[in-house]
Amino acid sequence: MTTVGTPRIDPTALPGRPCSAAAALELVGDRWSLLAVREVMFGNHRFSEIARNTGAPRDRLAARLKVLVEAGVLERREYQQSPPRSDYHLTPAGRALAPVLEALVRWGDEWAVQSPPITLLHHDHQLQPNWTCAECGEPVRSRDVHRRMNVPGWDLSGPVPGGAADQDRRD
Amino acid sequence: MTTVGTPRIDPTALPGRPCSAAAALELVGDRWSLLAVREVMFGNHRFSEIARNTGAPRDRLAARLKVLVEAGVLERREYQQSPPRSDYHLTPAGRALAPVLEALVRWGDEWAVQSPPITLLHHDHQLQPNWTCAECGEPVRSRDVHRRMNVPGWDLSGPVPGGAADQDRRD
DNA sequence: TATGCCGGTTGGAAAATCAAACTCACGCAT
DNA sequence: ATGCGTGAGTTTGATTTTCCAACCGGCATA
Repeated sequence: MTTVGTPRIDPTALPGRPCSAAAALELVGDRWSLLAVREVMFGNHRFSEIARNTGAPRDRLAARLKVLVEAGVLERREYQQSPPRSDYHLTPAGRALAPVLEALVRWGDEWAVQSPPITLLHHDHQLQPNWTCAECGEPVRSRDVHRRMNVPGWDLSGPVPGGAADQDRRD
Repeated sequence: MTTVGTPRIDPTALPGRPCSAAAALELVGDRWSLLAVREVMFGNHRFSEIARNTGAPRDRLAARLKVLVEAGVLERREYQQSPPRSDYHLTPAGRALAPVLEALVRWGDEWAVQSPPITLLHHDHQLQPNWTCAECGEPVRSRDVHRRMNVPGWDLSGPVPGGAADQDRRD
């Protein structure tokens, strides 16, 4: 059995700014994918459970699960052979989505709903996540965060006129 | 001038499990919204800049910006009156999306692209974010995180048979 | 034989998306 | 005054995606 690494996206092939967020959204940024991952994280591994608990149409869900498996986010396991039945489990890449979902939940709790439908518990108390910088130990405040673009032809304000990303337009 | 709070979604009205992540995705979970927010965070406030740097079709972008403004994520400002010209700025709710985008970037960096197109800097070193629990100070490991559903009729495995969320199906 | 469960697939209608062209109000140069 | 460029969208018509409901196939149970 060959272990297939997650296929990689070339972010410069995406429309707009080359950015890992755009690449990530290309894989999990549709209406149902993250909710499907959420269900698997909650321990609901079977197609019907995921369909019921996300509300996704079955055909869409089947299509997205296929993409997520190809993307290396989920693993499909046959749990019986006759009739053939599969369920879905998180890969390391899938487990790594936990912070994304958690950030989303926290934003939703604060800005999208009246009261949190789900409470996150750490050990036996309520989870109050804190971003710190492992390098310097300080809490991360957004005004201390800066960005640098590593792609020739782009800077933070967009494509640089005459730069590499602009080459197909010069003549 | 009345300050309009962000309108709230009733998560039990959404398809599937009532969950803040689903509510959040209802607002910012389409193909272009988070990328538009990213651009505004990067300091690109104008329609044309956002359109160019996200790659979004102009009509879609116009529609999404409208939704984001109504949702209280962005603020639209007239920066001149004649001809009328507006640009877009982050509200507190918009700024609060930073952790979501950051989590997405970090996931994309690790699992979706070969090499990070954008580097996040904290002060003058590379940002290495760490989740800790403000309550107990420990780093957050996913096996220490548990969830509790607060909505009657639901638990982690789905709608509870006979429970409140199931009432429209009993007869 | 009939019924239900499970993991999907199929068909057709409805909705969302797209790229490109267009609008409208201006400022500026010719 | 004529034309040109800018900026923030809107319109258009074709394409693509999504949705819902029904269906399928293999098996277990009654």
